[in-house]
Parts: sequence; C-alpha cells; structure tokens
Amino acid sequence: MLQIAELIKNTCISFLKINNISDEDMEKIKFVVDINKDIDRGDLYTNFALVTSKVFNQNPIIVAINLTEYLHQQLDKTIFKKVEAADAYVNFYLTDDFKVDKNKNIYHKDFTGKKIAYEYTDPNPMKEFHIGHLMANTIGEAVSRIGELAGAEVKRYSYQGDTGRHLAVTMWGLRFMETPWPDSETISITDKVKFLGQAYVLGNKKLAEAKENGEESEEYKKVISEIEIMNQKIYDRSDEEVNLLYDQGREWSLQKFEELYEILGTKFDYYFFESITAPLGKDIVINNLNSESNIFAKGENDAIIFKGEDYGLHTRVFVNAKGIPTYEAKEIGLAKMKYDLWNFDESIIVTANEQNDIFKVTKKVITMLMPEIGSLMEHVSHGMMKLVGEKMSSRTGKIIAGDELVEDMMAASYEKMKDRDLTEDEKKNISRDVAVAGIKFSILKQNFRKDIVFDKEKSLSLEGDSGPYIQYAVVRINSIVKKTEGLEFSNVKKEMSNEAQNLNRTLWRYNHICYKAIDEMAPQYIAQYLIDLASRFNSFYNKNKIIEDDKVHGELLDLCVKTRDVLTHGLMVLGIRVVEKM
RNA sequence: GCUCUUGUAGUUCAAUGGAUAGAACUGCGGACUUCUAAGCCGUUAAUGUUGGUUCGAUUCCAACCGAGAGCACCA
Repeated sequence: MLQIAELIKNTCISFLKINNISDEDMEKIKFVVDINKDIDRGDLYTNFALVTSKVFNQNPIIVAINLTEYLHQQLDKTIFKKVEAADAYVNFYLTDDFKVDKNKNIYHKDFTGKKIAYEYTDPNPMKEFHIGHLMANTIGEAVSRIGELAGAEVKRYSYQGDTGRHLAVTMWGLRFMETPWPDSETISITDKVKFLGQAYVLGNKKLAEAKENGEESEEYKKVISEIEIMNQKIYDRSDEEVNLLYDQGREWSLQKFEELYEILGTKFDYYFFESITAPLGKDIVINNLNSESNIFAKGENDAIIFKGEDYGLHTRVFVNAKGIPTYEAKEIGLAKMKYDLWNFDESIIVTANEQNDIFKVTKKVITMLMPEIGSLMEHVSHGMMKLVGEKMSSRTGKIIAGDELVEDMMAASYEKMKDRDLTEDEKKNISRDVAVAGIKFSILKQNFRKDIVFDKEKSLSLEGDSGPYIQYAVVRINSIVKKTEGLEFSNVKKEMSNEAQNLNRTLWRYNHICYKAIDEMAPQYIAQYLIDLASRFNSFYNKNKIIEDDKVHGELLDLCVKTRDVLTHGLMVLGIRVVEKM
C-alpha cells in the first residue's frame, strides 16, 4: 500500500501539473508532507503553499486555499475526513475508522528483496565486554531489525579480534598477576573472564610504566620486544604453553559473550575471527605488492603501507615491520570472507565513529582490490559512550563492564518487584528483560550518531521516558485484557473521550514513523514514537474505564489491544522484549 | 598543527528552512473507596558568540569561543 504521505504528495504534484508549472520549477520545489507534531492540528500537514508561493506568484495563503480545494476533489473521502487550509499550511484529518494496517511489514524500495549483512558488536576475546560493545550491539540489532522490517533478507555477523597486539598484551600481562590462572570448574566464567581483563589492564600498566623511562630506555625496549615476541607466538602458534592458555582463555571469553547475547536478545548467523582473516588479508596484500597494481608500497622499516594522501586519506600500515598483518589487512580478508560466504547486496558495518577515518582507507583499498565487494560496503558509525566527561578505555581499566551494568540494572528492577505476587523465577526473568529494556532504550531513544553521556546512577532509574515505561503500558493492557475474560460487553455506546480519540489517531502514525526510521536508518524515531504512544495510553487509562460494573466497553478494549500490538511490535523492532507482568 | 564531529532548560536528550522549540530527570504543588503508582495532572526553565544567505534561520554558510575523536606499524 502506498504511504498516505506519498499519496498526498503525488496529488500535490498533479496540482502543480494542472497549473502548468514548468519542469524546471518543479525540480526546485521541495515541499514536505509529514505528521503534525501537534495532533490537535490534524494528522498530517504540508508546507506546500509556503514553498510554491513564488512559483505561483501568489500569497501562500491563497495557494493553500486553492490547493485545499483541489485536494478536496481528488482525495478519497473514505480516508480523509477533512482537508483544511490554516494560514499557509494545509492540514489533513483522517477518518476515525481508518484502520491500522494489520500487516506491519513495510516494503521499502531500498530494502525489499535485498540481501543485507550487518556486522556489529565486535568484542575482542580476552578483553572486557564493556558498555561500548553494549551500545554497538544495541544499535546494530535495532538497525538490522529495521532492515528486516523494510523487507530485506538479513544476516548478522560478529567479528572478533582473537589475534593482535591487545592479546599479546594480555598474555604478556599474565606474568604479573598475583592470582593463579583460574583453570578450575568451581570458578565461574564471569570470574575467569574478569581475570583475563585484569591481565590486560596490568599488561598495559606495566607497558606504560616502562615507557615513562623514555622510549629509548633499555627497560622499554625490553618490554616492547617481549610483547612483540608474544604477538608473534600468538600469530604463528609456535609456543605450546602459550597455545594452551590462549585457547582456554579464548574459549572462556566466547562463552561469556554467548551468555550476554542470550540476555540481550541477539543471535548471530556467522562469526568471523581475526586469526582467519589475518593470513587471508596478508596474502592479498603481498600478492598485490608484487603485482603491477601499485596499491601498496614499502614504507619505513619495510612495513607495507597504503599511501592514503594520494586520495585525501591517511597513510596506513597494512603489514607491519615484523610481517604481521594489522587491522587494515585483516579488514581486507574479512570483506572477502564475508562476501564469499554470502553474496550480499549490501554490507553494513556498525562501529564507533573513532574508526571513521580508518574505514575510509580500508573501503578505498578494498574497492581498488575488489570493486564488486568494496562498492557494497557501508560504514554506519555511532558516537562514543562517555562517562560523564571521561573517555572510557579498556587499556586503563576505566570502563563499565556490560554484564555488570546489566546485573546492577536487574537488581534495581528486582527491588521494585520484590513485593509482587510472582514466583522467584518470574521475578528473575522479568527483572532481566526490564533491565535490558532500560539500557537499550536509553541508547536508542537518541540519535546514535552523536556521543552519549553515560551516567550510571541516572541510567539505573527506571522511571520517565524509558524502556520500562513502555513495557509497563503493555503489562497494564495485558492485565485489563485478562480481567475482561468471561465478562459481558456493555450495551451502552460510550462517546469516545478526547484521550481515546488521540490515542486512536496516534496508532495510525506508527506506519509513517517506521517508514521514516527505515529511510534514515534512525531507530530513535520509533523509540520516541513509542514513548508518545505509551504516554497517550497512560493518560487514556487514567481517565477512562474499560470495565464498568462488570461490563466491558468493547470499543475501548479494542483500542487497548491495538495499542498493545503496536507497542509490542515497536519494541520488537528495537530489539526489546515485552514482559507479561511487572 | 591538520582533518572530522559537536554546542538547545540546572541535568540528560528530542525537533524543525516556516504555525506556540518538545520530553524526561530535578524542584514545587495536586488527585485517587476505582482495571498494576515503574503510573496520572499542574507549574518554573533553553537554541554558545558575531556576521552572512533568505520573505523567514535554532536549523544552511563563515569566523570566533568551548567540547570530543582521528592523524604509520593497537583495534
């Protein structure tokens, strides 16, 4: 079905045509048809008259009146109740019984029938899964679900750095740990992973300490050399003892990640590892260095580099002086692996925006090497999670762990429920889903391309415009629906209150909002809308009785059920679960 | 230094080339014999500065001031 806004737009364009507006002028005209912010002014509006008054050489108010008259004749009366000129705007009111489309899928031309790969989260084994990963996961999940909503076939990828210097630092840092390697059944996965995170922080600390003596000092050189040897060992698997610890640590980390994905509600189709993409990427780089292509060059210390300056980019190292491929070469291998595995039409990679410049370089190089793949890659970057002014860094240990945050939120949510008549199991599951909703929603309700300042205390609050607020509305509706079971419907035809009418009219907007969210890859539109809808429901709920004297007002119940369906669907698109009770 | 991003109530975030710049938190004040008070109702409060483009700029452009990120062998 055509979007209502598109329908109006097309009719406006035909108005231009019958008025013999030249094609040249038509090009210049950019009017909008959008939802009215203020619902009292109608369901939709257009600024057509303001934009076109010059072309018509008429006062915009006159244009608005003329347009309104034309639209009045053209538009379907079963959809539009009223079309009204108000100053220079034209407002549209939909008929009361204009039904919400039951099938909520939206077929967007940029998505329908396309195969789209989404890569997101990308945590590194043996390093902490911190709130930055939580952010990337939340955004990636929402964006990929928006892709599905738009009619795309979607696969989800996670890329994990199981080789590289960060791991060398962890493995090297082990020697300074005071507690032994936690190789025991009695130690939880969480604590094992924590141990590895501490080794990483300690390794970095020792490295920084050595650096304080100067980069030319013997001590620093020794440390660097040890880390480089470790890096080499991990890369070529030449040391049995290292292999043993490494394999075990990697396994623990991956297990821990799976636990988290389960809680967060993400299911990846494929996992990629740097240990696999590294040799592949290196081969491609070496082969090209030896060919005539001139993409790569030898830099200082025989490192293999790409001279980005020729293209307005940075110069980056692809294979370092020791012959180990860096992140950049691995990206090449990854791109090829992904495409060989599944011939996508588009590959979306979600990362923090600190990687923007590197992605420009790697995309350029991949496009030069493999144009059929590089041209399909799109980098979607999100802002950084900031801790009230401070940058988070896993190197220094200045981080908030993802699982710890979820646990703290769960405890806060549990506290609110402790006196409810629920089983222990129910309370646990509900507090988990509410906690995740709280975290995810606080990320998704805002423009993710900008930085998010994270205040733990405030985030733990479950009040106000939050995920739990929306879940709560769903719970209330479920509770009402349950109460109406077995009751008779009332014969009294109730007049629809203002709140009921507004709620009903807000329901329709969902479809329009989804379209906009798809168009701009912007989950926050859906998040903001759900708050609006839940808030209107709560106002309605406070002033209207659905059950009166043991009789059910059918029309109001119907409104509740429809609201619940939209809220549930919207939360699902954002990757947030609904709960039965809370 | 160069490049990019960014600046909206006390705080955290919305929105828009045009109709009265919206919420939430905080503060203050209410309602409830009633379907879950994680709720409802009321109230105070904001577009960094200076210019430019425009009929109209908080939005686009420029400069300045402030914040963040990136800039060769980490990812």
